[in-house]
Amino acid sequence: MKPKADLSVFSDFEREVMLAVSEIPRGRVATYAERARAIGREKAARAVGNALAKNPYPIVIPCHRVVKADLRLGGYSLGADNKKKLLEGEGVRFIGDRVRHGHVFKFYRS
DNA sequence: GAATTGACCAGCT
DNA sequence: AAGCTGGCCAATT
Repeated sequence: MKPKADLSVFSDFEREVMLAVSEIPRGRVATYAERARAIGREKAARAVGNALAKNPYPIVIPCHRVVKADLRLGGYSLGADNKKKLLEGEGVRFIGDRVRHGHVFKFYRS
């Protein structure tokens, strides 16, 4: 079975980030800070963003589903406009430049 | 090994 | 409400 993505190029931290991000279901979004908590790195929100900035598989690993704590978009390697379209394409709605709260995902690993 | 860099954040004003 | 500030953290230089 061929893996969906070759994770060997990542550091341990980066790999954790990619995996945590892969858990966000279609049509929902999580924040950088919340994903940081999800991997046990409460204060590493910024580092999470940096890791995602290097994501070589922007669709396979759905980093477009990660937004800022205030629910504004945040960055995207392929352009913030594109990020918004991808999200709208999966049903995520916006109120002004913010994602509707109903779409925020929370998940804590046991 | 220090300094720099960034897709961040909370708390202030 | 919008902008600053200082803090944080991992990768890179």
